[in-house]
Parts: sequence; structure tokens; C-alpha cells
Amino acid sequence: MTRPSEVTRDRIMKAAERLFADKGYDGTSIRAIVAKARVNQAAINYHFGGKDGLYREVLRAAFRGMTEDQLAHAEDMKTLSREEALAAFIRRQLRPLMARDESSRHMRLFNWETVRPTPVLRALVAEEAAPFMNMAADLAHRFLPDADRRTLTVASVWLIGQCSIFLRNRERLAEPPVGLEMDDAMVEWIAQVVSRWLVAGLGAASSDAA
Amino acid sequence: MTRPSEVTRDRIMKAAERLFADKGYDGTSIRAIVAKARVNQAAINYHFGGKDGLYREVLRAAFRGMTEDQLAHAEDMKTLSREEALAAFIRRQLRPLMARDESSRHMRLFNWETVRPTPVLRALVAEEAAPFMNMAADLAHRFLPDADRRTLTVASVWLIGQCSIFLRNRERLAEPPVGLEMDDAMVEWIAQVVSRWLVAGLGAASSDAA
DNA sequence: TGGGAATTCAAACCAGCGTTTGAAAAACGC
DNA sequence: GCGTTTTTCAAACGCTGGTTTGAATTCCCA
Repeated sequence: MTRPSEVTRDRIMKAAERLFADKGYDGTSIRAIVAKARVNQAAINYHFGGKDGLYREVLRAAFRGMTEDQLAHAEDMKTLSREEALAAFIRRQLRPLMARDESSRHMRLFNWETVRPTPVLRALVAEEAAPFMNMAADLAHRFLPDADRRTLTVASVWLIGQCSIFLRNRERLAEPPVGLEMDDAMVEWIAQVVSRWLVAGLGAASSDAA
Repeated sequence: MTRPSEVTRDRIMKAAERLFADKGYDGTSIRAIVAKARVNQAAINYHFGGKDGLYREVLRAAFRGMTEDQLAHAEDMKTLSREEALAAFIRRQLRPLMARDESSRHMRLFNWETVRPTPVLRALVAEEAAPFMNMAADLAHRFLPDADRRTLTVASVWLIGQCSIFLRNRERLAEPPVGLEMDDAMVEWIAQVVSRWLVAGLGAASSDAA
């Protein structure tokens, strides 16, 4: 576990996860990673076979972690009303705006993929993202019990995409002409408002389903 | 107008607009542009002062065009019910999925900026995007007449971000595990469904506003 | 403890990028 | 038509990516 080689591997993963989450794949250079991790430049190629391999590994770990998060919350979700469950779902999506912990980084990594798919890893993403998709699909199903598969699919994708504009534009939204300072209170409030709109939207749809 | 120098300028703009719309700023290289436009590589620097200058010009033109589109539709919007207006707004956002005409390219360019802000041009974007923001704000206001400024702002941003996940992931969504083939009928149908959810969501909120 | 494998390291390599250069060609005004 | 300006062009420059190299070092186990 704490073999010397494992620690550099770990240092690289940690540094890479942070940088990829903040700047995305293209925005992160090998040299930036090794500087942050304080390891030699060739170490990435030695341990991961290249930048792609490292990214694959980081993304895989992030998805695993995120899936665990989701599964852990999935139990709570069942005890919540569908409205509360949806609100929790949205709040978790917006959480990276305030928190800088591990699961927030995972969420931001995932968000890069939803918004700017990395050419390298379609297969992995498709595979690992499935549990997350199911989560959203279950949620949608609670609001649209009579909907067909296609409707549920679109609803899931739509729910997952709800918050990316806020995540990707934190700094810009703070400036004119928008002027939304993203402090904790604001994020919490946005989560509430958006949740309310979504609940009302999907909730109404369930009653007048065709 | 048809001075020889103008034609190469125009060829460059045309090619660049297409490539930037498809691949974004970082994904598009000078060499790709000049190959498509069939002009010399130095022409971009000569006519636009560099890649940044060219992008600024393309983006400015695209925003101008898009603003015109929006203003043109703004009149129609007033004659429509708020529900129909919202549906039209969403349909225009999704239009780039089916059409490959000029205004679709403008919309896709704008979408790149909402989703992955270019460091170069914050000022321009903030300035030129204002009319589009106002459009969304007006729309939100019709559903939330009693809402405060902050709520309207969030609602506008939220509306603008609704469709980016569909625009940016056309190819991926077509594959498993999602499997949404984006033909014209599908796009039209998605526009309808999403519009209905939004209408119901914002419509309900107006009645129980705090 | 000795020897082979695993790991680190500084340095270089190579490809692609945006940009610059300086001369050749074309266009323009008189 | 001529001299000047504008515009094109092929080539190269400098820089930053990711990757490779080969020797030096460290680790690990017989």
C-alpha cells in the first residue's frame, strides 16, 4: 500500500483530479500536474502510459466515487418524498459551487464530460455513467409514472443538464450584466428555486400525461 | 465590396464560423481554417491580427445576427401566449440539432460561450449577449410577474442553459445507454416535452410566489 | 548482502500550435 | 505606364504540448 511507487502514483492521481476538475482535460498539462504533485515528468508515462491513461484512471475513480455517493443517497431518497428527492438531487449538483471536497470534484469532472465530451473515453463514460443515469431515470419515473421510455430518457438527460450552466460560469455570472455572486446562501437559494420549478413542471406533467 | 482582398476576408470568416461553431475555439486551428478557406496561412494575421481577432470578429458577427433573429422574433413573441412564446424560445435553441443554416451556427457559437467561456472576450460577450439575456428575462417575467430581480436573473440564466446538454452531446446521446437518435421528429418532440415541463414549472411558481 | 527488477530523473525529442518574416505578386491612384 | 501601396505567399520561428530515452538510483527478495 505505502510502497514508494504507490505514493507517487497517488500523488499524481490527487493532483490530476484537482486540475482536471478545475480546468478540464485540454486545459490541464502534464507539466502542471507533475509540478503540483512534485514528481518527475516521466512518471506519468511510466505509471499510466500517458496523459490519456491517467485521465481514464482519474475519471474511472471519480465515477466510482460518485456512484457510491449516489447509491448512498439512494437509500435516503426512498425515504424522501419525490419533491424532496428532486431538491436533494439538484442541491447535490450545485454543491461544487460552494464545497471543494472530493465528491464535489467528482461532480465537476462529470460535468466536464456532459458538457464537452472527451474524445478519448466514450466507452468508459457510457459504461460508468449508467448508474448515474439510472438515478435520474428513477427520479423522473416518480414524477412521470405513466411516461414511456423515451420520455423518461429525455427527462433524465434534461435533469442531469440542469445545472451545468451555473457550474461552468461561476465567475462570469458574477459580473455584469448578470451579477450573481455565488456565496453559500445564493447557491442554496438557487437550488431551492430551480427545484421548485422542476417539481412544478414535472409534477404537472404527470397529471395531464397523454 | 468585391475587392479581391474582401473576398479572402470573407472566405476566412465563412470557414472560421463553421469550424468554431462545430469545434469551439480551442478545437479549431489556424491551419484548419486556412485549409477550408483555401487561403494562405498568414492571411489571418494580416486581416484579423491573429486568431483571437478573427474569433472576436466571428463572434461579434454571430451575436449581431443572433440578436437580429431574436429581435425579429420578439415581435411575434408579443402576439403569442406566454406558453407559445416559451415553446418557440426552446425550439429555437434546439434548432441547430436539425438545421445547418446560418442562424443555427450562430446559436451553436453562442452555446460554446455559455458552456466554455473563452478567456479572450468576456467584455464582448457580456455586451453582445445582453439583448439575448433580456429576451429570456422578458420571457421569465411573463411567467413570474411578481418575482424580484434576482429570481428573474436566475430564471433567465436557467432558461438559456436548458438545451446545452442536448446540443453538445448529439452524437453521444445517440449511443447506448441513452439511445436518442436526433432526427427532425425527435428534436421537435423534445422541444415540445421540455417546453411543457418549463411552462408547467414556471406557471405554477407564479401562483404560489412568496 | 548481492543482484536483478522496479522506479526515478534530467534531458532531449518531436509534433502541432500561433505568429513572424521578407520577398514576390497584385491592385490601385495618378 | 509607373511608383506606391496593398495583398499574397512559402518558409521559418519560437513556444508549448505529450512522449521517449538511457543512465542513475532505489527497492525488494533470494
